[in-house]
Amino acid sequence: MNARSNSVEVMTTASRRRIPEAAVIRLPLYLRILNDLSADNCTQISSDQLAVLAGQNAAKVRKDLSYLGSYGTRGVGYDVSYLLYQIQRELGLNKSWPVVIVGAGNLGQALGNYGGLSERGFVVAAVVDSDPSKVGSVAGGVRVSHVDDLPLIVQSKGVSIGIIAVPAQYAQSAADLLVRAGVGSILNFAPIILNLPAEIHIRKVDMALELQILSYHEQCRMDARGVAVVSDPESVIA
Amino acid sequence: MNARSNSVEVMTTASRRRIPEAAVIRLPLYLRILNDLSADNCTQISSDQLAVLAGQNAAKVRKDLSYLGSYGTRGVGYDVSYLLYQIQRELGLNKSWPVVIVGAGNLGQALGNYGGLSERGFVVAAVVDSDPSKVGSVAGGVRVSHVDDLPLIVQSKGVSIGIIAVPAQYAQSAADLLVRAGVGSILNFAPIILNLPAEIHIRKVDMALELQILSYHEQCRMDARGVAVVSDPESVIA
DNA sequence: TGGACTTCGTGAATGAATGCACGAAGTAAT
DNA sequence: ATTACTTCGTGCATTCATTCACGAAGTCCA
Repeated sequence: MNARSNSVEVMTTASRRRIPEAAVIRLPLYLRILNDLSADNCTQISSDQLAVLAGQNAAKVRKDLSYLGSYGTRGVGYDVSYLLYQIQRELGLNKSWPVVIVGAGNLGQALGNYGGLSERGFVVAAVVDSDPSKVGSVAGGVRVSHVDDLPLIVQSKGVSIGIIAVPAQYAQSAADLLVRAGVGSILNFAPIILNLPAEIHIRKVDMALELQILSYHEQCRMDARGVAVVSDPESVIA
Repeated sequence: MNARSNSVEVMTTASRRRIPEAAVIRLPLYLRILNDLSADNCTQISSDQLAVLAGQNAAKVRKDLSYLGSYGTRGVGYDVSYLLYQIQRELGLNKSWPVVIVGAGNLGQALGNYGGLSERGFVVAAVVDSDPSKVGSVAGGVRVSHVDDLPLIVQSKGVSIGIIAVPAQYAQSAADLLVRAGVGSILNFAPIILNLPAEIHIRKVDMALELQILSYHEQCRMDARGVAVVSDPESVIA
């Protein structure tokens, strides 16, 4: 208890240390696992067990968690709900983040209706589209607004995260609109690289790209099985 | 031309060198950009230009491409269509990969209907579901089959990539079924860590997770703006 | 109380990825 | 042909990430 209070003290007085990006990416993963554990009334967990559940190495788990502070108890492990709280706090998930979805097509609607969002600290503040015929319909429990209202919505609701769910050819202008409206982070579902100011944080989701990565590995597997291929037409001709 | 033939010769005779995973992940990105360029009748591109389009550093682009062989021309750049061909070949995309989608719910149907798949070298061999009431309906131009037929489908159509689009609680058993049926790679949309043999390649897509990563960065931004927070309840009490 | 045991936290070693900087190899134009 | 210029390919240094390995700090039980 003493040690714990001490390190908390350090955390709040000293400015927040920067966490390596690789670790940041794993924190939501731990969070989800801890949530599940908590739902199962599990109160304690060791770095070893957590590592298994997360598909990681125990030392890595401990190091990742140590960036948050010293919240474990030697000889025992981590208190699930306390750790849960600390990770949530570090990720900024002790509040609910309003997000705005640009694009009310199939994808935009599916995202809006996805229940997992609200469970994980996000709320769809608005869905916007440029097509007037879509404005007024309902997606994700939210009436679709016109894209022209984006600045107003972002300002009034304090939105800082935007989700792009429009076809590739409109994605860049959607992104520009979001940035101009004042959004600081973007999650991009369109298969295109967005050109944005460096201070904007951006993550992308692209299924085709993921499949192509898998395709490479399957290809390697086939090559390894000795399926010799002469795959270059020029070398055949030559 | 001489040098080129030479390196191709080396490529096909020597066994394929292993490409670092970080580079593999970027190759599909270059591929997409080159495809767009090709559609715009652009025939040549320098590593510099490609780097800008991909949001990367030019040296990194050159190094990534060098893993495929020496396909550039000094003083000129890369031939778009030749490079396109080589990346496709390396990723195993000169053939079309049959994939099977497990889960015919909202997500499964959306994925099945997603046009980008066929354009990028994949074809939906089947959509399966365990719910008999869904069997027989059509998703993604494919009639939904019962999950019991999975082994048969995988074997007969030579499927090696499976996509999991079922709710989290069924994802592990869906994965087990896929593996038992003979699939070698899995793309997982369920928000859960799958426990699978090491030889199975797996990638995951999880929107909530991505948003939480962004949330962290927004949180940092707010902290940096000097919003001092006492966020630990115990330290307040103490 | 003390000794055996567990598990964290972290310094140090290893390994992977990135970016620089420069030689090599080409073009273009005089 | 020679010179000026462009751009690739890659060795090397650096930075970032992972893993090891061990001391510190706790529990548990006789």
